[in-house]
Amino acid sequence: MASQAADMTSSQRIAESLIDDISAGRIAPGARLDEHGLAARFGTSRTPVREALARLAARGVLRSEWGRGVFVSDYGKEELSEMLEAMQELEEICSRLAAKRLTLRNEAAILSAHRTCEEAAEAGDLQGFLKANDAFHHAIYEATQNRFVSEIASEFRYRTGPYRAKRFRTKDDMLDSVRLHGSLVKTVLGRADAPPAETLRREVSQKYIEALDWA
Amino acid sequence: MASQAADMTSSQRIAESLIDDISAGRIAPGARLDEHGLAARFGTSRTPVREALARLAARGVLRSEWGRGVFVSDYGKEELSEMLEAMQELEEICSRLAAKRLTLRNEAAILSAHRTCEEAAEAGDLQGFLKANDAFHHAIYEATQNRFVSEIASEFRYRTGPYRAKRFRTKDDMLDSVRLHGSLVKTVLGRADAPPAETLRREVSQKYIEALDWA
DNA sequence: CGCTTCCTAGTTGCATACAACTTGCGGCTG
DNA sequence: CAGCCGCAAGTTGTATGCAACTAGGAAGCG
Repeated sequence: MASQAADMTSSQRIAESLIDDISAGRIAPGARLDEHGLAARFGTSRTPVREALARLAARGVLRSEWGRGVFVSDYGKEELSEMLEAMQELEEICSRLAAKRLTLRNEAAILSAHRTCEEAAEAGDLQGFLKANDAFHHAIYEATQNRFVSEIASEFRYRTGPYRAKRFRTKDDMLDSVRLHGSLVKTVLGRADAPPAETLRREVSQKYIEALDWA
Repeated sequence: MASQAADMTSSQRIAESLIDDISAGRIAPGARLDEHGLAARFGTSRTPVREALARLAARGVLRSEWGRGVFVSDYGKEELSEMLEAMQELEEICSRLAAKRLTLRNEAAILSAHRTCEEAAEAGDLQGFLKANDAFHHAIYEATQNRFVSEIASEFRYRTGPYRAKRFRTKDDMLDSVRLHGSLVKTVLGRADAPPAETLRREVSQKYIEALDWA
């Protein structure tokens, strides 16, 4: 996910690494990020760490309280509900635009990711599934041929990451998701001009609302 | 626009000030931001300046090139077109959600901003118009009752700011915008459940596409 | 015994100093 | 005279040190 180019600045490396850890749920929402510890962990001084934290805070992934430190953004049930709504709207835009402008390359990428997702789900491989799941959605985002829409949707995916990560526990959860992906694929690849995500929206909504229970 | 609370950290003050200047067009797209100069201007050292720049770069307002400095994001015709599309989609979402959940308080805020906008336009007061224009749209964003949707739309407003700022030159431009606002107000305040922004989309689209000529 | 107050440890926020990189120009060479 | 090499100035990126603020707890007082 994070392309670790060699000529990257330290703060960028740190930011990428942190956002990976956070969106994958390895750092829990609400956790405090210690600058000293991070500096030690990445083998740098506090300065690039602080820049990385500032970056992530600006993107909404972290929330900084003056003199107390920075914390991984944690959301209550209400906020999660709003996030969900926003994400639904974004996904609907993406699927609509993708259906309109899909290229063969996009189609291949989507199908490939879908298949990988399916295999990982059937194998019960959670890590592989999450990775493929992200790849699948990003493939759809890219198919919009609109870098800003894609960017926004990706951003939101990062922010909702820690909560989605908890959602997939059993094999059935993953298979459910794959089924959803299936209908999404059919809609997008069908290149339908009519509002496609109507049914999808309800399904997704229902699933995610249920997933809010643990919040 | 930028609430200059006294207990703000320096980097936050700097970031706010910069984003104000940029979105208002006082700092042109493509311009390079010199850390020394900014530090001198704000009476601080380079450290908080760098943090502020990192924040804005993460939000997409600035673009930093390694070893060369940070620049105000400038977009070509193609990118502007994509940005426009994204903004249309966002505005449509906002107007739909706002129409669904509008409170009396929101309604008052929207109408008030609309009136201020109208007055400024008729008086030919460009600065006042831009300010009221922002207030108007933000009032609609807030009416969505969804802080994330509102946040995203606001972010995009900042990023498109420098380009919109150039768009309003004559009194007629402002009056056109006010007319558009009028139809938007009617739609939103009508609390229509049906997709409201269909006509609006075409109008806005047309206007903005024309505005892309100078790019 | 409970509340207030002060102190101390530990954190963040900022300033300064240094290192690494980019770039433009001047001189050298073919 | 054209092209390349190297150097120097100026920039960004990083490290370190200091100041300001926030907890948390212990001591003192009512």
